[in-house]
Amino acid sequence: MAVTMREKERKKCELQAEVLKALAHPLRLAVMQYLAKEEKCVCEIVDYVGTSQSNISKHLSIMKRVGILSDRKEGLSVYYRLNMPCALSFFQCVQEIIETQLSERSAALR
Amino acid sequence: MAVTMREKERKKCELQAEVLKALAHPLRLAVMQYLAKEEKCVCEIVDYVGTSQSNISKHLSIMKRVGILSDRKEGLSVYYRLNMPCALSFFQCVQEIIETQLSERSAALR
DNA sequence: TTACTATATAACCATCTGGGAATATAGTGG
DNA sequence: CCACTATATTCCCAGATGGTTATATAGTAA
Repeated sequence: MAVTMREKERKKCELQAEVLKALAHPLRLAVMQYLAKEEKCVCEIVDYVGTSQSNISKHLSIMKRVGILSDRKEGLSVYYRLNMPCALSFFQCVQEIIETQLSERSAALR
Repeated sequence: MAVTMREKERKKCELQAEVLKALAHPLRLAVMQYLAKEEKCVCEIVDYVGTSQSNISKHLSIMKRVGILSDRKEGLSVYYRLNMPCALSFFQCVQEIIETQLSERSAALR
C-alpha cells in the first residue's frame, strides 16, 4: 500500500521552496552574511557586493518579499536587516554538506 | 572606507548557492522529507510524490550531485537516502521564517 | 521652484530550469 | 538468446530568472 503525499504537505513544500529560492543565489547569500551582525543601507551593500545598484535593489526586494529581510527608511537611505534568527545554524548546515561532499570526493580519488 | 567582499567569500557563496538551489524545489523538498526517516527506492518515491519516473530521476540526480542524497543499488532497484544530519534544524529554520512572515502579514491587516 | 542623491521599477534580452515524451541502460528470469 | 522491470538519459519546448540600461520616485538642500 503506497502512502501518497497529502495536499497539506504539498503546500508546505511549496512555501518552503519559495523561501529557499530566495536564499539560493550567490549575491543574496553574500548580502545575508554581510547583514549578519548589523543593518546596512543599500549603498553600503552595493559597495560591499560590487554589482549595480539596480541589481542589488531587485535582490533585496526578493529577499524582503519572503521575509528574510526587513527594511527601515531614514532620510534618503534605506537600511536592511536580516530577519532570520536561525541564520547561523542554517549556514553551518549548508557548510557541513559542502565539506562532507568535498571530503568524499577527494577520498574517492585515492 | 568601504569594505569589499573578498574573492574567497565570493567562492564560498557560490558553493552554498549551488547546494541551496538543489534544495529549493517543492518536489525535491518533498523527497527529502520522505527520506528523513529511512531510505526508499525510486519506485516508492515516485508513488509518494506522484510525478513521472523520469522527472523524479532527474530531481534525484540533482540532489545527489551536490551531496544531499546518496544511493545504493540492490538488484533492479536503487535506494536513496538523505545525507544531511542537520536536516531537522534546517527545516525548522525555514518554517520559522515562514511563520514569522505569516504572522506579521496578518498583524499588518489589523 | 531646481538640482542632487538614494533607491526602486520597467523594459529588454540571454540564459537557465523543469516537465513531458521517447529512448537507453542495466539487472532479472525464462 | 528474449522479454520484462526499474532506473537513467536525451531531446524539445515553455516559462522563470538574472543582469543591464534607462527611467521613475522620493527625500534633501539651496
